[in-house]
Amino acid sequence: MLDRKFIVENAELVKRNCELRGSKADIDAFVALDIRRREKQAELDQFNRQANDVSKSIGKAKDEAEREARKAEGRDLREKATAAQTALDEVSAELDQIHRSIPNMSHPKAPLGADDQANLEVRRGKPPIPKFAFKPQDHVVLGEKLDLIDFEGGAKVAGHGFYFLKNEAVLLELALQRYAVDLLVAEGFTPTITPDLARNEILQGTGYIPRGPETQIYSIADSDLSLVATAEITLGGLLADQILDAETLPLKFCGISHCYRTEAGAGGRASRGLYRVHQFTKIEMFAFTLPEQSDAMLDYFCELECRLFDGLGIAYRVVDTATGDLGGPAYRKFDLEAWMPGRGDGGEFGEVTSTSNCTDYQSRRLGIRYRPKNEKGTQFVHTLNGTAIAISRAMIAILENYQQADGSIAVPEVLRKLVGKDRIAARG
RNA sequence: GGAGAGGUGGCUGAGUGGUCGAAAGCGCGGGUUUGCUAAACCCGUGACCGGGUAACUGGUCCGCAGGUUCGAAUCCUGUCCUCUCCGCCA
Repeated sequence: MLDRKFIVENAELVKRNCELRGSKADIDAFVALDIRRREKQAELDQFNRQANDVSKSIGKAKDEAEREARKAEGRDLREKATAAQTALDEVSAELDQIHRSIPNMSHPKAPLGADDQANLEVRRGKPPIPKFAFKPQDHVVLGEKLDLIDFEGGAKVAGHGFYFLKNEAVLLELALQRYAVDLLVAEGFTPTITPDLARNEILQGTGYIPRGPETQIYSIADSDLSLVATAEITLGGLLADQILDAETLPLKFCGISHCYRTEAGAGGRASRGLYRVHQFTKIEMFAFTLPEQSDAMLDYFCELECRLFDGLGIAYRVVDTATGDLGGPAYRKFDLEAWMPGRGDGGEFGEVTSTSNCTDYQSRRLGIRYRPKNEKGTQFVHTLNGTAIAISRAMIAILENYQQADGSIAVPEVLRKLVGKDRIAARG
């Protein structure tokens, strides 16, 4: 959420930002409601003060008759206060509904545009796009031939969009986890394995909508829990309602979790195989920072993602996400898109990581603040999240980029020790 | 699943109807003392929503939601959460 005062005082700015983001939030209505809210608040305060004064005066009443008269007066004032409170609650609820729908402000350098067409390529990774002396297969074919991924089994057990990883694919997943966590621990991140479920309140705090027709979230029946779509949710929630010491910031966590997504409405093309699935494992980076640290932290997260994919030897490009494609909480977002030789016709880039600076948008709702040094009061921290490795998509990139003419798949250098072998042999 | 205990400020923790936004300690900020640091001592120090240029000032908040009362951290009901013990279980 944006700061209420900021919205009111910068209504035009916020309105323009909503347009850039394709948000229909009604800022004019918000401003008008905020004035009403303040009026109702003043009214309520007035009644409460009068009622309190009456209560305090009762001890000094000189006889029973006066006591009773005062009591009646007090009762009357409390009733009025209750009515004012009800009116205030109604206005607040209306205000809150608009408030939630207002997206974060956008970084001045974020590309302007309505959708991903306007995303801007800002950099290429070190590894070159590989050339094949044969026609490269896509990971679905490779996974089946080498008995690495069982989509049929997944469908039988849990439905379309689920899968079994088998044989070396399992070792690959574990190796990728370890590879990412090793780097992050060396970089000072606190490693965690987070819950795969979270309270809906926490989902909402991080900007996810647990229920509703377009939700991406699986919710657990008869409870207020949902399966998490990313460890961003659990890591953001970890420090909810806390006031932190400024000196302890920035705090960097990495979280391993499974990620569950309903992918409601997601269409068939370009989402074959492991690309768009209902469950996958992800190593996520998360940081809580001082406001002045968050821009640099975003660059740092992006750089770490680049190092991970440079290390894997997979070609990629870095994309600066356009305003219309940012999603609610993000102030700025960089995606890494890895080269996937089996994708489309002759290979395509496909998104493998995403890192966002959410500034104070999440922390305001989650109540994560810090006490500035030499200043009164508290301020909201900034939160950032970034994918270190999303296993399923990294797996696609590895299988497709490292396939060999003889049908085997080479294991990327950095993973060989962790996998325990140099190549995944062709079968049959 | 069964039984019990508890949720109070940045933290620990007192408080069972008005004088309580709340003792005390810790932490934090300022000061005195002091080669430096530390210690000691003194003073200050909750959050949120308003009003005022400001000094200052009104209101709300003791898990949450209701109820009783002129008045609730305190009494009543419901609810959520946490902890301990027992059972079950990887």
